[in-house]
Amino acid sequence: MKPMSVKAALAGHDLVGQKVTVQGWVRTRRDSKAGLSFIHISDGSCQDPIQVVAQSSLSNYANEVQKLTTGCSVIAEGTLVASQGKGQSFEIQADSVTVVGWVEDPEHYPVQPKAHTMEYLREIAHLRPRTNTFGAIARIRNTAAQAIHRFFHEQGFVWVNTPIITTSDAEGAGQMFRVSTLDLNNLPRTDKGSIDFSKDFFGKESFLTVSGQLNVEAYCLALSKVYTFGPTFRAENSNTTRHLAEFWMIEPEIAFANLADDANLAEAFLKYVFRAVLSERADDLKFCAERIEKTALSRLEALVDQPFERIDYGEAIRLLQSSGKQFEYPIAWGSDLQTEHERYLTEEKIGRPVIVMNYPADIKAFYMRMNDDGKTVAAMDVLAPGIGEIIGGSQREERLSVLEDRMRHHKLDLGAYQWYLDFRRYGTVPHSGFGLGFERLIVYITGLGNIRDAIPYPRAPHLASF
RNA sequence: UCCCGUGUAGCUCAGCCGGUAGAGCAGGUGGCUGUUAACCACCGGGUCGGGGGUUCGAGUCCCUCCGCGGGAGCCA
Repeated sequence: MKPMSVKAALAGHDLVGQKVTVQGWVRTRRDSKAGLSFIHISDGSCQDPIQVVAQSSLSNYANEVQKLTTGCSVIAEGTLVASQGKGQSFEIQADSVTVVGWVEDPEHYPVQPKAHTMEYLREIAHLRPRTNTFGAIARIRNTAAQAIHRFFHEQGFVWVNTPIITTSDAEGAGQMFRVSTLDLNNLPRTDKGSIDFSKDFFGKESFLTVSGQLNVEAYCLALSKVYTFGPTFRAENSNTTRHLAEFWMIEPEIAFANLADDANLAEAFLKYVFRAVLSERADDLKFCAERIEKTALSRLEALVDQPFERIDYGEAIRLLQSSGKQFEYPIAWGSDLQTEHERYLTEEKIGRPVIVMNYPADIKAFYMRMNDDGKTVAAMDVLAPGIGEIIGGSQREERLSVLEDRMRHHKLDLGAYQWYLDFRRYGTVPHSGFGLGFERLIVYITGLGNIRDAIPYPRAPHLASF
């Protein structure tokens, strides 16, 4: 008989009375006083396991079924029936339970049917997807990723795969991982004694990308609406709940668009993804609300229906100064917003996502468009309650001479950026975009306390196991 | 990188003012008329993160290293 998913079996009112086959892994086994066993089987297709009722009349009842422990893989065949017990609507009255794989040494099987700490599960990243928590996270992550592609596709965006390896330490967005095939024990040297990178694989220094933005701008200024969605690397020694050394980033870029267009896109984008997760993964969000963070579900529901607040950076400063709050870091025009400031604005003062716009030029990147006041740039951050900055974006400087001045001011080597400046020489247009850390989005949706649980195999300083 | 905390059974933890270790869960055995993190009884299970020091004696106090967590900086 053709096996079906647990999800299909649990959903199938039409299947009652029919023979079904499910295959998966044992979550728990309980033996009843009546001489029968209840086996909860999960196959990852949904949050709930299905209950298989195994009678003692099964030929392998005593020598196999009663020895099943958490983690064993089984195939169960039987009749789908309305459950006689409470707690589930349907269950399978088993004709047979076939053990596919045993758990050796069950006492030491790392995933036990009990509440584990997230810290412990992080140490067994290869087994944690078997828990209901990481099953839920994996399904939510997939749903969010699919929704992101769907949102852009429906709006006519083109997904552009920007390079992982780059030879410009361009973006200046942080420390980069070096990519090299040189023999570290026998480095080639130039006459002056420095390392001779002309002997390296690419003939020059190369690194893992910290952002696809500069590359994707080229495609924006030809295809109008584009985005990246791929892995990104930062070699910073950040030990926080919000940083990874390897993460996935989404960077849309739109032509003929200013900062307001950018902010509108960011808001529509977030709401689309949240709605998709709400409708497609209601079971997992409910689980998140029960077991991870109480407001996981209600927060998303409230968010999709209310407009994001938009305020100017200057206004944000005034709000902070008049808050009456004692901040650890003093607030003044020209300083960047600290975590405590962001949290006050979005959590206390406004109580919902807020888009802060037009930051002082001195604290923002060289490619952001200079405003007419000559002091601020057309940059925006989307701040969300509970996590802080979730999106950072800007209108790009499209005027060649202004951009060159900004680059000189940032002491960048203009020679290395000629290809980037070409966009401003040949048919330049105003354009805008933003960057979103995918794992931060997952953290926000699920209510997770640590970004290392939002990606299957986290990479961070001193952490690259599995 | 800085600050704070933490490391005891397979897992989660308790262990007072220093006197060589306990519980729950998990596992094993037996019992129990459909269970929902089942229940009851019994059993096995520990170089108390590593090293050094103080002391008659260290899981406990001190130093140090390592791991982990939280916060900060930086950012997505």
